[in-house]
Amino acid sequence: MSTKERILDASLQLFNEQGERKVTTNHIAAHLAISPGNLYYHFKNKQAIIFALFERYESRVLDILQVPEERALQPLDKLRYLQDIFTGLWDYRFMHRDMEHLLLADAELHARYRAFFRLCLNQVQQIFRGLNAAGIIRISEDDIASLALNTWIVVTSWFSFLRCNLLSADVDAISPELLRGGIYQVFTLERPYLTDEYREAMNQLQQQFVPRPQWLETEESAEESAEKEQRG
Amino acid sequence: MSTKERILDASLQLFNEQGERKVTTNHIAAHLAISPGNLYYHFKNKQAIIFALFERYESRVLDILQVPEERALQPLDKLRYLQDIFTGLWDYRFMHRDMEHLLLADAELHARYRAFFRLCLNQVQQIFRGLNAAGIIRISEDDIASLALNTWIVVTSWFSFLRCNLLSADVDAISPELLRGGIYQVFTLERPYLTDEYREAMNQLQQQFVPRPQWLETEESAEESAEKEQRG
DNA sequence: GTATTATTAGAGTCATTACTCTAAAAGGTC
DNA sequence: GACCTTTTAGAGTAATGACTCTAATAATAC
Repeated sequence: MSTKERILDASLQLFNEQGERKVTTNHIAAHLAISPGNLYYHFKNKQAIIFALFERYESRVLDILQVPEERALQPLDKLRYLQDIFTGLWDYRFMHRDMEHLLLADAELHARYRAFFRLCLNQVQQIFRGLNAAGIIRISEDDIASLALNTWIVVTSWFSFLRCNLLSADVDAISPELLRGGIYQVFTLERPYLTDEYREAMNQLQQQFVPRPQWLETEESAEESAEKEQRG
Repeated sequence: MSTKERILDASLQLFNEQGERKVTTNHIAAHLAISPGNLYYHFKNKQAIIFALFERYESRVLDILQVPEERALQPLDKLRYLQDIFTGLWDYRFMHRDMEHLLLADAELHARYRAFFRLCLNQVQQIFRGLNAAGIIRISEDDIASLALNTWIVVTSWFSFLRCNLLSADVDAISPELLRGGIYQVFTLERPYLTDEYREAMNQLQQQFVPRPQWLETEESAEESAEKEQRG
């Protein structure tokens, strides 16, 4: 693997684990046992590393959000979209964490992100139109716009929400397991629009993602439920 | 006004305008034409300033979220809740911007915030129960929990969303005017649960907040619509 | 082998920023 | 006015972190 790629991989890992703000270029170099000079030979600055990671993230997300043209959407498509998107979000979870600061520091990235957002919103709306056409939900065009935006906000804010509200202040407390609650929340957003025909089926899908709401636990209740799990 | 209060006010103003990350304690002192030493005489460190501002924010929000016990909720209560909360969010908009970092840097604040969040979530659920009891919405207990959480996420993420997706990278582009879109989005979250009896009335309320979706404009369309407004 | 280019090391720089320290001024009390 | 406490000034410190510079080494071409 080329040094350039190794730098990107290491940066992604460290950014995800500790947040972009806390990871210095010197840390990245030390982690790879290369010199700072070497790192700056491959990337002109820290922003360039972030930009390259964004490009990876962007293409991954846009791939996921494709709508099949040759066939109607099915309930399981919905599930796949959610799982893939949240997994992508997990793999690049540093991104939406410091997004505001990243964009403020890099006008080019900001423009790119805005375009990316508009594309995503369009695709999400297309998915809802697809679900509507397939008779899975029944929703007006106006509501589609609002619902797509609410979906975007909940999805992109999910990990921020967790990091702020989980019991432990430990960053490592965030795990892929916690994706489930996010998926559950997005299911809820659309639930009111389900048609009678599909309501049962979709609700059953959603049931797989009922979270143990760790953000509601107090210090004491957390200990209790941990004990219960040990006993059970 | 005491120096302590002046420091808090100036900090709030600068944090809101530029973000906590960019405002140094030296900036705050310079803004007030006092010495750094003076600032540190009143607050032991930067975190202490932030903590004090959080206490202001917290009591303001908890005041707003009270549910009247002596009477049933009315459609206009809903409106008031949203307007007051979003105004509070505006006045302390730096808070949810760098929340993750603030909490990571201050374990005491983190614990306090978690408790605050749980209180808020409870109050929001109480409000939904009130609207349910008043026959304005029809919703199950399970859905109340999910809806309250989605509402929390959309509300607290609204300004982050705007800052990331507005056309201009200029921070000052954010204005109280942009609250409207957030209020509209939250109305949408509950719309599916409205009873036949109140649907019309609530939809009319929501109509006051239809935003011009500036986050969808491209560079060109922004110019066009600006021209239109000038002509009109 | 030699010339050229691509890659790497690592010491060092420069700006930033949270915070400290000492001493002076202001305010209050008797 | 003397004494004490509170408040303020402002120079200074120590750590940090993004980035630079020079020279050495590896790779490639001919």
